[in-house]
Amino acid sequence: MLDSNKISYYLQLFKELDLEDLFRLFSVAREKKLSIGEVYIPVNANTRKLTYIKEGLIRAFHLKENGEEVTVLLRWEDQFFASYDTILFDKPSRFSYHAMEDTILLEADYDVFMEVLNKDPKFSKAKDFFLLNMLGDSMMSLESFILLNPEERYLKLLQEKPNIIQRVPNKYLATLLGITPVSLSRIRKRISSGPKR
Amino acid sequence: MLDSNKISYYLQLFKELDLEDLFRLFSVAREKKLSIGEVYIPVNANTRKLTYIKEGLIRAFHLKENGEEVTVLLRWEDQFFASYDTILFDKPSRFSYHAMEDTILLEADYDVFMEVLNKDPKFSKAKDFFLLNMLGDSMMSLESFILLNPEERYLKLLQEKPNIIQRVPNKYLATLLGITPVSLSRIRKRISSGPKR
DNA sequence: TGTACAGATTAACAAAAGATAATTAACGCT
DNA sequence: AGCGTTAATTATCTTTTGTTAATCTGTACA
Repeated sequence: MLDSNKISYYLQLFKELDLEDLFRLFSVAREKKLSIGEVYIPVNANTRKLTYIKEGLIRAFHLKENGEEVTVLLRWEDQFFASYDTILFDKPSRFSYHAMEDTILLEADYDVFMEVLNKDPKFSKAKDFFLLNMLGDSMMSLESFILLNPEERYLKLLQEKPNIIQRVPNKYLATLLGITPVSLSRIRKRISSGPKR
Repeated sequence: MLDSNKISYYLQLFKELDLEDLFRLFSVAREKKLSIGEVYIPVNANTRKLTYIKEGLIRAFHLKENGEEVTVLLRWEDQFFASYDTILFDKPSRFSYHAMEDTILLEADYDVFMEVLNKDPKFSKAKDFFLLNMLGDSMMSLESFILLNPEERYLKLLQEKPNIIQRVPNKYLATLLGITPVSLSRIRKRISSGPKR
């Protein structure tokens, strides 16, 4: 399910867990492959899955009344995601999640997975780690909206994930940054012509 | 420490916990009172506390090089908070947390509290609940930056916490919304003059 | 009552972003 | 090579926001 260097990475990260523990966790997960463009979670679904991306890229978007799509989330390899409307608020998803590339996922039923994690205190630290990690991600993104302007947010995104620009069309990045594609195009021009002037 | 209706609220929320369990949790917490204006966590502190607000209002802000303050977080009664730089990233706080009103807190050492929670699986659900709640809050805020413009964000804030406007100066609300106080003032004028036109 | 101070509003102008449409670029397909 | 489709850029114009500074308002306090 996971290759050996990932496994040893996680074993090192969670010293209280051994190979058997990891195996127990992965036993409730199954692999799923998506082709580029394929919808993983459609709007209004109640998908209680926790999903790990082995390879590829998932985009979640909101469809506005006027037909425009607004990207609300991008996740790539080695990241977790879930339909947060469903998991956090117990509501049908307002968003559609789909693959931007051919993607390999490892998915588990959220409630089953949590049950396994909650049964033995030895998993507590690992669970906290992931939840706090997700919380940290989310807080950092929030912070960049408060502290940075669109141009700075774009530069920060490039810095965090340089190849994102090759993998995701700019128009999707733009709405994720809270601006329009036209505006992002102008920002890119500003940056390339006179960075610092 | 907590009044009886709060206690029965939490007992009802977490059916697997009894009064004694709650008492065990609260035994690691202590009450602290802050006067209006008092600093709770100064910049660069490494404060590993998890804090519950019984009464009052806490604001966290970032101080820019030019001396301007940018509000990054507001928490009020019945909400939890922590220095997220310290707890999530194990770094000194870039922000200062202070009381906007006379405030009564219930604070616990984060690591001790987690240890208690992690010792017995019966606390798992409660812990998940709080972490997922914080994650949900954070995701919702993030979403409003992506999906809404400043005016809509302001209206949403008013809707979520109507009395916030009486309790926090507009200039602090403005920076929390990612705009300047001048711009918020114009938005307020637009709203009051012609709501829908 | 007056004064000092902080916050809010207003004004004036520059910069950036939104909206819409036209143009250009890139890319797959036959 | 040529066609069609989609994304990206550019152009034009409107709206909003940022910036700086002035003015107004309320409030605490001497």
